[in-house]
Amino acid sequence: MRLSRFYLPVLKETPADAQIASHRLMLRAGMIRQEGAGIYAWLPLGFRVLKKIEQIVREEQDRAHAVEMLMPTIQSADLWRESGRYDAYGKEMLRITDRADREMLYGPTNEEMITEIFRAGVRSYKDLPKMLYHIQWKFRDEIRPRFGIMRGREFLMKDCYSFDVDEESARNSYNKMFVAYLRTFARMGLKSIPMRADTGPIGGDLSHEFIVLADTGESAVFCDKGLVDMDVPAKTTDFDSDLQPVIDQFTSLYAATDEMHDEKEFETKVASENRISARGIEVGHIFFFGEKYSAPMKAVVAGPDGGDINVQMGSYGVGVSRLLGAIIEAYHDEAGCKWPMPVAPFHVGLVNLRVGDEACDAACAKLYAELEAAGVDVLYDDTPARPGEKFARMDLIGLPYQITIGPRGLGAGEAEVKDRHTGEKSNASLDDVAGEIAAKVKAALDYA
RNA sequence: CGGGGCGUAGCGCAGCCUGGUAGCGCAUCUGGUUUGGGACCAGAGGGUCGCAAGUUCGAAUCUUGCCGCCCCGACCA
Repeated sequence: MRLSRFYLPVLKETPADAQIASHRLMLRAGMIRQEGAGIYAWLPLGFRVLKKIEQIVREEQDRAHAVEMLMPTIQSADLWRESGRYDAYGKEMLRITDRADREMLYGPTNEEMITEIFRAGVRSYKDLPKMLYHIQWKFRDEIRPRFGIMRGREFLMKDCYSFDVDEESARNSYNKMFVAYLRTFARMGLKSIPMRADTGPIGGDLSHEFIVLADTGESAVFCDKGLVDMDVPAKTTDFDSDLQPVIDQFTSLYAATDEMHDEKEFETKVASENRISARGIEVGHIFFFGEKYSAPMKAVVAGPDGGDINVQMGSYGVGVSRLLGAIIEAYHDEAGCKWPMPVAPFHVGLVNLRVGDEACDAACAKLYAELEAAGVDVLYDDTPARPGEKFARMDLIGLPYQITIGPRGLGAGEAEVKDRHTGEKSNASLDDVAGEIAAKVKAALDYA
C-alpha cells in the first residue's frame, strides 16, 4: 500500500479525552474516530488490525471444531420474552421499534437466538455435540463507556455457543474453548490468565475469565506467578482428545478476579514471592450454564430412550475489538505502537526519504515490488514529507520493521532496517534486504 | 444513575470573573529556501463561540432550559 493513497490521519497532539495509552495511540495513529459516546468508526489502519485479530480468533475457533455462522444484529423482543430476559436485561439493552411498532432490539448477546436456531434444526442426541459461533457487532448501552474501544457501547465480539447432551459432554466443549482461548491470545502476543469467575445462579466451577495483565486494566486480579510462565497448548493439540489435564494444569494455581478473590486462600496456597496482585483486562469469558435457556425455550433433543432431554449449553465470548486495546497496552512506548507481527496492520514500513529523487524512487519501487511479491504487507511512505515527520509517523503506527532508503545509504548500496520492538538499526545491502526481511516476517508469523 | 468537569477554526487551548462583535500554537493552502528524527521566511484561507430562549442599546461573556462529551463510583467482551 502506498501511503499517498491510504487514509492515515495522524495527530501530532494528544487528544484531550484520551486517558490511557491505547486510546491515545489509536486516536493519534489514525486507527479510530469517535462518533459518539462509546461508538467508534474504524479507520483503515485500525480496521486492518481488527481484521487480523478477527482472523486469528476464527482460526482457533475452527481448530476447536466450532462452526462459523452469522446472526443478525437486530432481534425481536418476543424471542427474549421466551427466556424471560426481555424485562430482566434492563437499560443496557437498546430497544427499538420498527415502522409497524414491533418491538425490536439491537442484540447485546445471542443466547436466545442461537437457542431458537438450534432447536429448529436438531432433534436427536445423535446430532450432538455442536458448537456454533459468529463474530458480530454487539451493542450494550453501557452506563459508562470509557477508555476508547476498551469499553465501547458498540463492539465486535466473537460469541460461541455449545450444545451437549449431558454435563460431562458439556465439560468437553468447555475445555475445547478453554484451550482455544489460551492459544488465541498467545498468538497475538498476549499472556492471558484464566481466572475463575462468578458463575451466577447456576453455580459450579465452570466459568473462567481470561485476563491480560495490564496496569490500566479495569479489574483487580490476584494470581500465582507460575501461571504467567505456563506454556500454552501447541498447534498440534488434538481437540478430540481429553483436554482435562490441560485445564487442570491451568486451574491448579490460584487465580481470581477481585469479586472471586479469597485473600486467606491466596495466602495459604501461594508463596508470598509468587503472589501477583495486579490489574487486568478481561478479553474473554467462558461459561457453562446448563439448561438456563434450553429449558424455558424448549430446546430439546430425543435421548436414547426416546424421551426429551434439555440440551446443556455453554457460551464463550471474546472481545475482538477490545483486544486491540489490550495489545497496545502490552506493546507500546513513548513514540507509539509496537505491533506484534501477527496483528500488525502492515508487516513493514518502507520509507523513501527523498521522494522525487530518481535513485531513491527507483530503489524504493524495486524493493516495494520485491517485498510484495514475497508476500510481505508493506506500507510504502511515498509522501513528500520531511524525514523527521516520516520517522515519527512510522514509529507512531508501530509496524514491526522499518526500511529506510535515502541518498546517504543509497550511495553505499544500502538500506537501513529498524526493528520497532528492539529499536535496533542496522544496514542491509539493497540486493538482500527484501529476502532478509521476508524471512524474518515469515518466521514471526509462524506460530506454535 | 449519583458526584465532578468541559463544549470557542481540523487538533490543542486562551478570552468569560469585570458584556463592546474573536485570538494563539499546531495543521492546511500559495511562493521561496530547505531535506537522515516532527524545518525556516513571506503571504493566505478557515469559526452561526454546542442549541434555544431570556436580560441588555449590545452576549462567546450574564440567566434559564435542552443537547453532547469526558472523568470518579456500582455492571460487562
